[in-house]
Amino acid sequence: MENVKVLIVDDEPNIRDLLSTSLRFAGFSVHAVANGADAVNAAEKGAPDIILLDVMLPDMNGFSVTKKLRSMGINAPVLFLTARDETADKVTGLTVGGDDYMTKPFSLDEIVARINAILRRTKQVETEDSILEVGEIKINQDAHEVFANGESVDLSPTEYKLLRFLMSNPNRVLTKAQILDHVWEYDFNGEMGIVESYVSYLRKKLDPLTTEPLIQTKRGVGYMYKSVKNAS
Amino acid sequence: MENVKVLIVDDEPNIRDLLSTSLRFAGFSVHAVANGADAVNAAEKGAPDIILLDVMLPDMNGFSVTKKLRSMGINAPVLFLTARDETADKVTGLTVGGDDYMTKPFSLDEIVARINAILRRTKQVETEDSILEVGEIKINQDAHEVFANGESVDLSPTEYKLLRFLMSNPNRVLTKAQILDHVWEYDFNGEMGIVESYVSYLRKKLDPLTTEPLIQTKRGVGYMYKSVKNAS
DNA sequence: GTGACCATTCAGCCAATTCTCAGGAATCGC
DNA sequence: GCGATTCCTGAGAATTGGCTGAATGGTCAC
Repeated sequence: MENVKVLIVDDEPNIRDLLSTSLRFAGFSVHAVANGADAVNAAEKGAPDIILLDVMLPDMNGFSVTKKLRSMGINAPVLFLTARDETADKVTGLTVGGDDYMTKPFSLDEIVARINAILRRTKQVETEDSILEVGEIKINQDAHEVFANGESVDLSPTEYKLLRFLMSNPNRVLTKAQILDHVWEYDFNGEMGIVESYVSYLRKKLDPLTTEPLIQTKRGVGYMYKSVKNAS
Repeated sequence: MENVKVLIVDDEPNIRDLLSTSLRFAGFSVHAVANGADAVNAAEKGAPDIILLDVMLPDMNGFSVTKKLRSMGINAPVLFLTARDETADKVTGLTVGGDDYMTKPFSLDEIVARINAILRRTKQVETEDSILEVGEIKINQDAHEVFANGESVDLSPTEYKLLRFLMSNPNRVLTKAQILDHVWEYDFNGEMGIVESYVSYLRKKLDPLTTEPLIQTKRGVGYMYKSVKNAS
């Protein structure tokens, strides 16, 4: 997944910065613009592999932008960003082709996962596998299924996202703040105690099925998903 | 079904884009034009395997276009696109040989199914099988018949399309938005609750005939058609 | 026109999930 | 050892998501 180019289109500077830094850190090559006209220009010159497109833009809406892009022969898949309450009647037509959509507010881990899922489906570039296996745990990201030593484990959406984040950073201590920032929606306003709660939920479900505890507590620092092999 | 060439002829840019991206994603090689004259040119040069032809075009109607094509020795089957209210006789005269017609608005899953059916009938290229069998359910797409462990099941048109879409994406979670976009007509403007209703209908008809529930609910994500084998 | 489907919406119900909190357990520095 | 800090976990309240039966209106065949 080397050198995947992402074009971000959003008029809110906060979101733009958040996405830019986060995706750049995730290894993507990022270019960000604030409106539809710039998006069309940037897409023409930059040949992005995927486009993150806010549906509500100051100059034109997301659909006009995609229409324009398609008519120019630019077929990069689009991940639409929409506000939670506009989904009702605006959803139609959004997931055509390899496209997908996410509601704001989203979580950073989730958006990286979605981008990888789309790239995987459209196969335009080399990307990560749908199966994420570290140590005794295996996640099938297409099916949203989790297995511990072959046994199927039932996780709630948040439990699933937390485990995926931990597993994609094995043998590295993650602070509760980092976890909160990546797994929870960016406008989450609660306490970090919730991370403790969810780690506890995960342990209760996973530890009975594994030979040793998987999530280690680094007191005063954070949590770490331990796996013997595969440090990469 | 490698490298099947589809020529799309429609003067509405929306429809053209929708079909282009959708069919391209479905694995077809697509070329789209806006009027009859261009269609004749493109067909001559591109040698398409099938032509999607809007009956009402600005310069000439679909009938003239096909006549012209046939006189030039181009015998690719035609799938006519007509508005719902155009009379049936007008259309029936058009469909000779392997041709067929669909009324607008259509659903994306349906049009892919029709294209495959036509290619299957005309046998000009390698294409998908008429029988779709996943797990305990078997669908005969030519006859629109559904069997659960050999027992015949009676489904309404929408139930049938929903099941076919789920079965053609086994072991992958599909969001309600994706289902809506593929199974329902492209101008559908209702709520996603209708997907829940139809999943409920399907389960009521299918579950009594199978050893285990086939359509799994992934709470907060979507639905998944489960089949034991093929975990990859 | 009438009756049989069929598509669609809706509301009430139930269950899963999220989140907070507080008491108790573990760990650390001294 | 012992107090202070950090973490764990069970309980509970509020919310959300999903299921289903019933109601509505449309279409089609006869």
